[in-house]
Amino acid sequence: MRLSRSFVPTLKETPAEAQIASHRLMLRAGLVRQTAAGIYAWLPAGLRVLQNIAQIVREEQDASGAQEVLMPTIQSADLWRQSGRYDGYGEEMLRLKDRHKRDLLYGPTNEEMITEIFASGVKSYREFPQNLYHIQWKFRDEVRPRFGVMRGREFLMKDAYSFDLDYEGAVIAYRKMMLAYMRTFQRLGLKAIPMVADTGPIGGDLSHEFIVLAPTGESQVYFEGGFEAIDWMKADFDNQNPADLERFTTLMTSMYAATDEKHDTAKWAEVPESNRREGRGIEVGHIFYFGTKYSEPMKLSVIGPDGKPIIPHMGSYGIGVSRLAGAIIEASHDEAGIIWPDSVAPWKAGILNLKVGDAKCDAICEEVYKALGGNALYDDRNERAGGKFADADLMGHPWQVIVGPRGAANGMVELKRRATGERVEVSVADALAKILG
RNA sequence: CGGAGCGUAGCGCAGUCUGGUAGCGCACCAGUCUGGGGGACUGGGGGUCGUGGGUUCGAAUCCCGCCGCUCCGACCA
Repeated sequence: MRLSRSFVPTLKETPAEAQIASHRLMLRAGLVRQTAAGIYAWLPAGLRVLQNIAQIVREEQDASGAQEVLMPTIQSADLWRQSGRYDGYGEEMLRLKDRHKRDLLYGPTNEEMITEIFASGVKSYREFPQNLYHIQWKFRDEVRPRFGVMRGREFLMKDAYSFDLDYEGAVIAYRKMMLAYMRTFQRLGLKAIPMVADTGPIGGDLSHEFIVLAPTGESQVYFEGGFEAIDWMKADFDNQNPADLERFTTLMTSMYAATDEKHDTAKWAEVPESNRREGRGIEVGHIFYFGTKYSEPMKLSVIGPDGKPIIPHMGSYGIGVSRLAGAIIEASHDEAGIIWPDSVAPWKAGILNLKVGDAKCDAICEEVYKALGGNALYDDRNERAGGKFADADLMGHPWQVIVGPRGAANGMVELKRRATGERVEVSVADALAKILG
């Protein structure tokens, strides 16, 4: 995109309502605008980020064998009355009435709905296991929304729901999803640690929160260094192989990890000192097994091989997609602005034309822009160099192609890596190779 | 939901206490000089001071109601 013709309204000053770094930077970099308390509009740059995050989540869900669907945001109250949650959910649920005075709600989650949909279509025990997910907007009427998109009322979430014939099957589904999460967060450029969460009435250890490490995180976390050492994209775990999943789980559960509420100082003391890590964390995902909590009341059952009905065991698996946009910034920014990981950046590169109107600068910028296409945001505004540098740093492009009259005269550009600040003078071809490679 | 605060130009703010022709910085528009980390100068445009009522000769300012937003606490992807 050409910045001169783009709606990317950057701000030099911070709006008064933004308190934390990610909120400030999202407003300043022109990613989002608040339209009501805890409700945000996503502008072109922000939408690209959101879509990049969602796409990575989608790819890893698909790779784990889950199938994408799309359920509505509006649900009927009757559905929730069947599970008994309509009255229990409380003020967090946004309740609506249609013109016929029928009770509706804006979905805060989709267990009831997916269970009913699955029940209406599944015919045989032979169709199991299955896992269905969608990436959809949710609404929870938080008493006190804050931290920008990190804790909005409306938020984009990936939620997956697994269906298995028995507990053993559900455990495999759970482990698959945990592995998918480790890969997902790594691809998003994050260090994420699974931590045992509240076990609930059905028990077991089948509930984990995924905490992303960020200096400004809400809670204190303690974990072993081993979590950081693993490259999940290379790690040899086949998600279709139960033995691999077992090995994976053993590895995960062998290492200590806890948030401050659950911190066990005795167990912590057993961790070798050199291996202890502490930090701040933001919850970005939650997975849990809940057995037949919904399948039973929603009347999901299939006939088993022995002719007897089976009530499937379920689990659900959430990732806060819109929250991640904020969390990534919390984990990756500096005084000047955002430092996007390559995988989620709205544009891989910013092209900075330091002297618009200079024939050589213009020609080189056009050449680079043509080669990078949609991967680049071309700052072709007739602005001063300083403003372009500041905006590029603020917007956080992983690469900056800086084209000024000095280098352009010799056909050279400067290539700056946002994350390290490193700048090198290179030919156009070399710059393109670096960015696209 | 308890406690606190704020609402004045696109953004950041002053003016409110003590009523008297609505201001500053940045941004924006035009022009000149500039031109590698938010430059200088000149000239402009932009406000029913959140909203409704009341007091007053006169209200951004005082009084009452309402709405919105933010912060702290209890709660959450």
